Amino acid sequence: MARAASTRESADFRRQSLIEATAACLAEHGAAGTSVRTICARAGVSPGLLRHYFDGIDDLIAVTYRDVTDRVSATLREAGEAAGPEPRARLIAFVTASFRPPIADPALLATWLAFWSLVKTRPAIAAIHGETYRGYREELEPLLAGCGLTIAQARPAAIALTALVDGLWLELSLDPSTFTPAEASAMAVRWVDSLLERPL
Amino acid sequence: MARAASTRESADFRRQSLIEATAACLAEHGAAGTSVRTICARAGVSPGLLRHYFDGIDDLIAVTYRDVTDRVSATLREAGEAAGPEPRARLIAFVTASFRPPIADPALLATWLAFWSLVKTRPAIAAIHGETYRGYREELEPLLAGCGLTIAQARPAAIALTALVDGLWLELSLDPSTFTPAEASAMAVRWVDSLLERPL
DNA sequence: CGGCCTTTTGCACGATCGTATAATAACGAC
DNA sequence: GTCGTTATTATACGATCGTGCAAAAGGCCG
Repeated sequence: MARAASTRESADFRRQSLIEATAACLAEHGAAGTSVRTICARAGVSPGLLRHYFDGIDDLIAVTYRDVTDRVSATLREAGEAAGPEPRARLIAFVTASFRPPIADPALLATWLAFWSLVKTRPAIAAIHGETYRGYREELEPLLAGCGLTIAQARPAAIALTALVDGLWLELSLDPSTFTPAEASAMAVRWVDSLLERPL
Repeated sequence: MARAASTRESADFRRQSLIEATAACLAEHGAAGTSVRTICARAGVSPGLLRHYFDGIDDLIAVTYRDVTDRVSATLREAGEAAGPEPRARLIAFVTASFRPPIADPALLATWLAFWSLVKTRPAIAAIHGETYRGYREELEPLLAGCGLTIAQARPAAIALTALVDGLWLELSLDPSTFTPAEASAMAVRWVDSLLERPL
């Protein structure tokens, strides 16, 4: 029987292809429409190859979550660091980066939403989610403390700020027609100012 | 062959049973684990009965979304109306009701999250979502205007408030160990005060 | 070029999906 | 009681799910 032409690629290249295909499928079709076959079709490989590089589709999705998460965290952290030494400028830069490319991308937000929908039922996803949000708050709390808040004030402020950012992401993803990323960014800045001048 | 005993029930009773079973399945197993068979097993009926009362599982899920949505809206509206004539008290009551029973129920939040995950891929769910959020904002804007905001100020304020409430719901559902509904409520009140005294 | 190891393919398998449908049980009318 | 209507069950069907596996193909060393 005739076989499709195939080229051998490095393990890193194939793994990354499959990870990116998984993120794309999650964004386009949601968690329900993300199957071994759709992922592999998107990556341009046969369905059997997935198991050669990953333990299974659940493992691939978890690895993809970790990958997306790490990239988002790195982007936000770099935005904060690039803002110079002034504490409030660093905090604002960290927060507003959430609403600019490459974070405010519709596909990325849709992927993120698909992960949220898996947290409750997949323990592996829940574990990554827990780590991610702990890391996010641990990044945020020193920035808030640097602006004059005590440790006891910084923790709830970090939670409140995270909630608003997530809520804005959620609604930008579900219905982008209601408001723009720029407006979302302004709301988040407003929340930062409010939390700094009168802590919870 | 022996058949399981069955009793004839009224159409309303059966429909409501299936709707509640759907909400319960969505909460427990997520959208991916909610199938015709799991729903009907939960409702205590055979799988074939679903199609006798609904056009199919997609229709049943959409009807369930509408049902849950209507109950939440009614609960919040009643909380606002029960708070008396004073505008700010009504607004605060409306918002804080989101973090008290029966709204702050883990199962309800989990169901809600499952619906969110379906908005991007199911047009029927997206339509209901759009209506719901428009209705929610149209409920919120007069309350904000009653507290002294102009129409132009009330719209972004309603969006910003909705985003924080949704973000707090999201994180309460994904990881209830981080903060309590009472803390979430206090954050929302804080956001209301901030938006009223210095509008966006 | 020939041999070898690993990537890659293509398909088979059992399970589960949503739906269609024929058989059956339950209830009301008479 | 008997019949007729219909709610309900049980099962069948085709499609799709994730995975297992044998064979084919690609690349490299000799």
